[in-house]
Amino acid sequence: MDYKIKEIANSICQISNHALEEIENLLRPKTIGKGTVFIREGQGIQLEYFLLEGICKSYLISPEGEEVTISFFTSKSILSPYTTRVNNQRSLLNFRALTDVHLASMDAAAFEQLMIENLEIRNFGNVVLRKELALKVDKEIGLAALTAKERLLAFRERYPSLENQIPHTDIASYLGITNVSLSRLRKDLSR
Amino acid sequence: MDYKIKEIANSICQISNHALEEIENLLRPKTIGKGTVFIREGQGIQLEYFLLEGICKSYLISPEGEEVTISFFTSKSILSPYTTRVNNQRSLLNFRALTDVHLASMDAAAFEQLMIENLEIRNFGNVVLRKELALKVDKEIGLAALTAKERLLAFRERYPSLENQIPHTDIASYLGITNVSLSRLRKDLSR
DNA sequence: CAATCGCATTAACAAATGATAAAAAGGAGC
DNA sequence: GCTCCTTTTTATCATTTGTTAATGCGATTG
Repeated sequence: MDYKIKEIANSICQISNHALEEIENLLRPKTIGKGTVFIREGQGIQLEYFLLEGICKSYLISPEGEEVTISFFTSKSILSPYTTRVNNQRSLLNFRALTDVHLASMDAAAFEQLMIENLEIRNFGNVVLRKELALKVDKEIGLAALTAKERLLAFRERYPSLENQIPHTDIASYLGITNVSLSRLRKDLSR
Repeated sequence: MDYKIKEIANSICQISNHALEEIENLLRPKTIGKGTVFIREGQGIQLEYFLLEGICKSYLISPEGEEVTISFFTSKSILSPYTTRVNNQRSLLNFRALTDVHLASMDAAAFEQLMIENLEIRNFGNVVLRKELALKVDKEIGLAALTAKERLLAFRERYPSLENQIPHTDIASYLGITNVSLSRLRKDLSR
């Protein structure tokens, strides 16, 4: 199937071709247009996703009704499955395509069964989960202990070039500031 | 064994006495004095913990060398195992007892094996994990979208009475503000 | 009881961030 | 190229939060 799947999987951890094939057998490609919300909070879902091409964000609606960006996903990554499928298969988050997006989806229950049967795939799933948690802890400490300027610099390190590809409003809410403040910081850092 | 284990487990999800016994067979009680750090970042660990009595926090050291509180744990809860054991059994976080603490620990590998063998226990483990993630998402949106005052109010809802039992410095770093700001907010809210 | 230690509170000032509105800059479609 | 529409930047002012340092206060201890 798609060579990109192998690339994504190996960016997570080493995995044999055999195990990879088992995963690939479950995958179905899917294309989604820019701006589309393809997972909704509270929605019953039973799919896991590989992001082959494009950019997405996960987000929640704040008490004030604004979209708060939780994470960004760039080409060749995995759309954090456990965060997505928490609570009896109901998603905790919304996902929106920020560009045209090419996905490969698979049935979550079938993948879970694979994890039980196959030690290698179980390990793979666990590593995905652990990396996701590590990112969350990083973001948490960033929001709690760094200034907005430092958070912007950290964002640029982690997502080089994203700043020029997506609306700044989305980045600002990821950083926990307003888009006006983001604009100020950008100006400040450019001198 | 300890009736508290049953109480903790059932606060997570319904679980049969049989499955509970399998878990209890793995448990070993342990007492820890106030102030002790009993899990260290980067430390190799292979234990999961039930918190029977007392209060703990998980934390990280910020770039400036300060302790940043990530989570609080109060009596009768589970010390988020996956966050703890991420990265090949190395802990991502430090844990400190904020009062004298009574724990029950179990071997993580043995528990993982139980999860594979027993559907009920697997489900239990997954629910623990999902609840933990849901909390992280909640905290994330709080830090990104709420004011410090709103975060303090949310903290009070979630941890009633904790404000009078532990140092305010720990609470302030959990909220992402300084202890001076916390004191100001407390005064402001008391009028 | 006095001295001391650890926190919490206050105060005063500086810096960062938010809110609102207006201006400028880009992009999409015609 | 022009128009319309959205996004970004700028400007102004209000508010919040940080920093530093002093003060208060309770618990512990000698």
